[in-house]
Amino acid sequence: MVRTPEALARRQQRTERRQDQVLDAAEECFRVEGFHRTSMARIAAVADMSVGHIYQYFANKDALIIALSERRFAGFEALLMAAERDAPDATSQVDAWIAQFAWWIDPVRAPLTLEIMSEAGRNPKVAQVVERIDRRFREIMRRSLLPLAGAIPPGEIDDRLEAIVMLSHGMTSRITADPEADPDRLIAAFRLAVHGLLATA
Amino acid sequence: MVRTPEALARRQQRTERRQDQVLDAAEECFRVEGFHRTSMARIAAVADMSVGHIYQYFANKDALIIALSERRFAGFEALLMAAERDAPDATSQVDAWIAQFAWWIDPVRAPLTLEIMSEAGRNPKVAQVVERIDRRFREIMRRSLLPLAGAIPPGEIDDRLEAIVMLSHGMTSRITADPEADPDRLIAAFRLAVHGLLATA
DNA sequence: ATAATAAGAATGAATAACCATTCTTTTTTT
DNA sequence: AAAAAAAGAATGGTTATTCATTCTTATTAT
Repeated sequence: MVRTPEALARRQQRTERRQDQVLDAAEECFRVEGFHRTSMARIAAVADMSVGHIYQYFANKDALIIALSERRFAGFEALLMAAERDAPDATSQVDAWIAQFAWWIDPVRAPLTLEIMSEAGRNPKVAQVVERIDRRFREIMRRSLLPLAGAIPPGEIDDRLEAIVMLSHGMTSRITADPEADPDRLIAAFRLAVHGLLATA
Repeated sequence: MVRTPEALARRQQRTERRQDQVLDAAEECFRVEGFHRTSMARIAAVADMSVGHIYQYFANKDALIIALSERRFAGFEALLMAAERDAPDATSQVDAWIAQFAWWIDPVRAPLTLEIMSEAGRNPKVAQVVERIDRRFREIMRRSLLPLAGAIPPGEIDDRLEAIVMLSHGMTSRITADPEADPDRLIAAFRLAVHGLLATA
């Protein structure tokens, strides 16, 4: 049917809109119920479309999980790169970088992140997505964080970066499992630890 | 029926054996499949007993999840307290304490721990179990770790302990989600960060 | 000591709801 | 009118939980 380029573009746009509509609904459901207690029927209801129609845009439930994992980490990466780009001066750059993690540990977002991590333990495809963002995370840290740090013994660099990665994952866990946890206090503890890890030994 | 104390004791023992049998099977299943993809039928098969019989010892699947969460954290707590008790001298005590975390991040154990954390985000009963061990963890740190630390500004103590908690959760996440992660390297990073957090500012 | 009795332990089939996915039909767009 | 989009009923399983039943063990009566 499609002949004109405009029609094709319009069609593509609609497809993307529909995909986002499904992903938004799935995100909401997964956040509340987790991957494996959420039914396709529930997602369809929240997305306000029919069950079968979801399969027009995603091959199966697993594909939905993968796509959502990718979208989550893409958001995180974009944030870190934005922080890298427009920090006003070198001294406040580390704190600007740290402040970005408010997005990361948003109590509305964190449960799904943790669910992704847990799922990665048994779903190799999800593990691959996690592995990729992990690599990117380290790259960004090396490029934009290490130059701001004190003199670190070369043999310790990997361990210090690993500790920062651990801290960022730990925040997700804490904010999800402990409803009392205050995001600002977690960021404060994170800041303290990161500054320690970036200082000369 | 039961009158004699011996018979009663024997019965109790059998009950406990059976409960452990179920919990062991459930732990194995949950580890591989997660809470909500594991069926009671599967647990029964692994435990080598009938489906219906499980319900003699646990009210439902949820009770199984709770019991397992408790058992996991009880193991962790026992370990920390053992380390506290029989460390040879003060200087090596911190490292002895850190070394205990090898149990905690055992790749066979970590996935279930992470699953528990994730489940805590939506199951209030599990959240309560997590909250309790979290409190105990901090108590133990205050009692056995802080006396070994350098002079820490009083206002920073909470943040530093929080950072250690975050690190320990982060290790679980890392070891679960990243199949390449080396437990020894994670412990090394953990040690480096903890020593930094316990040193005088 | 042995048989009869009672009670707990264990089974596995029955139930009823729910699940992911596919297929057919209807509606909307071009 | 043709094609794509959307709907929702149909399919074939799987699920947690219950229940009627049988097997084992312990106590009592003989």
